[in-house]
Amino acid sequence: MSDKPTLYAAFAQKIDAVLAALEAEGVLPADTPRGNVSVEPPRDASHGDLATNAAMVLAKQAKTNPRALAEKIVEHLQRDPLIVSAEIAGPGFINLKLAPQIWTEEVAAIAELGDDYGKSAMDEGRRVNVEYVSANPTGPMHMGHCRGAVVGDALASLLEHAGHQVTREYYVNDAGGQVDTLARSVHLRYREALGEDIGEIPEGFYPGAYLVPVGEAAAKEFGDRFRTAPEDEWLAIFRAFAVERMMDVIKSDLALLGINHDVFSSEAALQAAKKPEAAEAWLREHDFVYDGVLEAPKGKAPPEDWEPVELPLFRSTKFGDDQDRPIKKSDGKWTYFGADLAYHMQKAENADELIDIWGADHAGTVKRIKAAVAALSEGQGEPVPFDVKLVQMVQLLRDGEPAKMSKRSGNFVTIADMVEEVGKDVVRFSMLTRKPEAQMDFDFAKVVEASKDNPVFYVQYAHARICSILRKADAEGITPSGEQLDLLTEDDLALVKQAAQFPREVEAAARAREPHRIAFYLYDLAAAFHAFWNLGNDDAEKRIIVAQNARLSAARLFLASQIGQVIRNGLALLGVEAVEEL
RNA sequence: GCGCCCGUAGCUCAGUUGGAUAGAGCAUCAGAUUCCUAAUCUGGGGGCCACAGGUUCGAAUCCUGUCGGGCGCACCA
Repeated sequence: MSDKPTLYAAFAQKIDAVLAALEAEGVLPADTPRGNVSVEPPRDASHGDLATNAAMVLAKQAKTNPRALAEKIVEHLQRDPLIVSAEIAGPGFINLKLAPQIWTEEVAAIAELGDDYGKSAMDEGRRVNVEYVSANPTGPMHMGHCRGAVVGDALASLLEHAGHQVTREYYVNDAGGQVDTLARSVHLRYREALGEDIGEIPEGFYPGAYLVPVGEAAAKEFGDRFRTAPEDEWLAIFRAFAVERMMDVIKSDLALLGINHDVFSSEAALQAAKKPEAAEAWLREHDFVYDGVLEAPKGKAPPEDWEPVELPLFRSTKFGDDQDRPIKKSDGKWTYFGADLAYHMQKAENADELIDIWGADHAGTVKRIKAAVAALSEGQGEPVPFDVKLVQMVQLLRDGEPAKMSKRSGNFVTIADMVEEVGKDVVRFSMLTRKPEAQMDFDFAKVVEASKDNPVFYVQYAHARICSILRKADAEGITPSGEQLDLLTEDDLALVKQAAQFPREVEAAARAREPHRIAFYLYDLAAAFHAFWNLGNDDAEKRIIVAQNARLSAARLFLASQIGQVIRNGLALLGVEAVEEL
């Protein structure tokens, strides 16, 4: 972990200091707000290494025009020996070119920090709980779960890189009616395993073949004790048994994707500990919960069996929801929401911030849970920041035709199938090369076919090439060395500039909670490296290993090895392997 | 009807939170391997950033409206 600000942050501070000096000189009024001032690498590298909009943003307050103010700023900046040139361009941008020394120092910094290069102390020690996947424990993981799983996992890693202390959590919904269905389905398979002919799986049971081994395991565990017993004797036992087995399946599916949660929280355990009761009592006391009658559903025709019933309702309308929401059902059991708000309270006890990753099909419930967390956490001291990241649906296709993914039909593409077919790295990278809030199509056949063209290989190839050149150098007895980095040329340093953006990208991506930015950054870095590599095809002087020039070769090998380090760090963040050969 | 998300090249998508001439990949056309891995590189063609207003030095990005697509609108989970 580096305590040093990133290179870009360091220059932002310099510019801030210049603005402070201008205030002292009276060019700018005292206490001019500088929030809009940005210091960034320009889009077009030909504009220089850094650009700032300071003059344009502050001109009005300085009662002058942008270019005139820019001249004053430039005057100060030119005194800095690390700034080779400061030029005014366009409407008042100030473009800076930095001394080569800045970049060679950055190469050394990568070498020194190694695997920690790119990590930031931005949010040092802040505890954040990221809840993701949380698929119902009624079957194996399928592709519908995949996107949220990968995005959540990469986000967790990203926040770790930004200094957060991250808890990766999975909420096990083991208390609802679906689990009864699961238990009955397993009981059926259990009877089958004991030799009974169960025929077609009837309506209302999960038909998937993945329950066959669970039934067999149950037969082994219980013998024929529950074969003809009435349901109330075995239901609870089979629930627990089935959920445990399903969670084992889910955990091993997740492991195939390289995902390992720290905490699995059980809804049943939460209810057994009376957490929802405690939350309800507090909410009633503060008038967030009252007994009332729900309005009939609007818009579409109300369900035929609709009848008004008095239920305990949470006042989510106070927080912008359309309707107050029941926390208990008429049979006295907790609704999903009722238990979920207690669950979020439990999470908030050990975290400074909560993030949930949900599928877009749950978008309608975001307002109520946010409302509940706001009400509860505010009442109990510090309000805990809470964000729900919605991951849009993946439209599953088979050869262009929409494929159903329901567990009921038992016909779905599982994550295990997918990983076996194309590998973990392709699956993860595919999910991370688009922003999560846009829908995506996922055609199993197409992805399998196109997996060779997946951008993940492009990035891995760059890394493999670097490993290859280092092996070759080793065989020739040339050792990479950072002793004479001043030998590096303009082309070499251009590559460094690209690599030097990694820490900045990590911080920006973490701030925006957008892990996909790292995937795109790595692609760009790989592209820069491939282009750099090919320079050597036209001009032997531009190769990494230059014949008859051991010292330049040593410096370039050192550089290449640090580029490899950055690619490795980025891929590690995304949970993708950095292979040494392709 | 209401809420949330999306609309950028023929296709799949980026776009540094409001910056300079809107970028990649695929596809297409033309080139580069006696030479560190050609799973690579260089160049060409291809755009009303869905549409219309507004905000300001400056808009693909922010606001309003319209159109189009997706998801949701139980005491389910």
